[in-house]
Amino acid sequence: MMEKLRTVRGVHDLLPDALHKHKKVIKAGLNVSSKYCYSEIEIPIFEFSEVFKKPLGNSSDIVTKENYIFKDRSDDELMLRPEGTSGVVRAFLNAGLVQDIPQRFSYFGPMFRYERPQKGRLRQFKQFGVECIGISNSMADIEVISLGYEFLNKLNIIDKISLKINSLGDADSRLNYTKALIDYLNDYKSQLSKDSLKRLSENPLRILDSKNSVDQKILINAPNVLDYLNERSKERFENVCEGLDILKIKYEIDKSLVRGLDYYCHTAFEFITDELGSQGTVLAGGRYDGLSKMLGGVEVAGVGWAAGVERLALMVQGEYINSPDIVLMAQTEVYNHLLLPIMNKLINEGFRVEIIYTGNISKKFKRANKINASFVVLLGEEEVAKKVIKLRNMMLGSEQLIDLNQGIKVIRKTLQN
RNA sequence: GCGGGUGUAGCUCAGUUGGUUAGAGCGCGGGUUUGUGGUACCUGAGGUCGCCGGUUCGAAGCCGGUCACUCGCCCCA
Repeated sequence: MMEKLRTVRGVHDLLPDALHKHKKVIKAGLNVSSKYCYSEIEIPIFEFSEVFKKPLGNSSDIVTKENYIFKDRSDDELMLRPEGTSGVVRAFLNAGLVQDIPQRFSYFGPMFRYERPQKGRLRQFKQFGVECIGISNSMADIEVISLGYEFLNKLNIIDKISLKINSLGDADSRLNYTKALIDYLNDYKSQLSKDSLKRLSENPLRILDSKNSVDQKILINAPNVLDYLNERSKERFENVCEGLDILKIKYEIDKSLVRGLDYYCHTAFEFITDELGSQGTVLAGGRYDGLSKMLGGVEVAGVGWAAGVERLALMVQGEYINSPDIVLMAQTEVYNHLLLPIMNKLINEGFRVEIIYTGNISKKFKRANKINASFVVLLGEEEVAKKVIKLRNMMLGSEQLIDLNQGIKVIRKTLQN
């Protein structure tokens, strides 16, 4: 392979087969979310970097080391979007929709993160997501999780996926808990992993999902987030769980589930599979009531999630088939141009048509067979003279000389069965 | 960002202890039976053996570096 002719690391071409699966995932998402009355929106692929920096938190990996930040010709600092929520909320604020809540949005498109590529982890990847903005009631959390569940269900993969859920509580609860956690962990400072030690001062909650075995041992007796929820937060979380029970959606409360991004509060959840190696999270989200304010807007409640399109596509079955209903061929090249008006007529009748221009008759039939054509229309000396076509049914191997209009009827009738 | 594995034609792989013009199957192109296909036959194209450098009379095979993919960590979707 020519070394210079390649895509950049972690960025892949999508050939028909893979693209087909991606579309299948996105279609299912749009389909289900539109039934929940979520409206599709599209927002820019890049924004002023502040749009992401503020809400995601300056200590988050996404902002510190995984960003694609660059300056354009007018010296504005821009960032390729690493996720969708911040942009959606920004768009919501810009459009003045605070005056018209609730708003329910769905979106999909490429996101960018400078990470080390792996299976199911790319530098340019697609997310499909939904956001329910303007409802602080816990019902919205349930609605959104239910939507995610139905989405995965439509993709026929829900039985390979489990749901984990947790609550971080409101700002008060979060603060109290963080204090307690720091107090506890301070006694183990000498044993904590390097990463965790760093987080102790920057973002203590993130220590909870450390996979370091020593950290995990220390964490066994650490204070539990759920014990530090104040009445309001606790009741809220119970409501969410109850709602899931009523929907018969199975879940597991995971006290170590902490979303990595600063803007989350209250409900956090993840749909996880063990089929994708270490990239098991397939759909994740939570509540982000503080986000709007971080962006400089008024306080607006919100919940949502995002799903990894290529991760889901890896789990989805189905090959891409695009075989023609009818293949057109001429006995010799001189008749090739006579095939074009026939093609136009046939595609206007709604058929999928391909013309085979080269090769001898035998080769042409081989090709027609290979691409799985249902019918062949053959034009030769005799047909042209008699102003008919030869129509061959490739499934049966039968053929007849027939007027084109009559032939169309035959084809239609056959394909309907 | 850290650690392990892999890298030969479009695909799946072979390539003996380093030795002349690097192979197979499948796939692809053209053709054979003078208007017909899942079979057959002939024939062709396609590889600077990921890339760069080193050792050697000589390297696809050894050494170093680099890139990409992959697995685990990290992070997340």
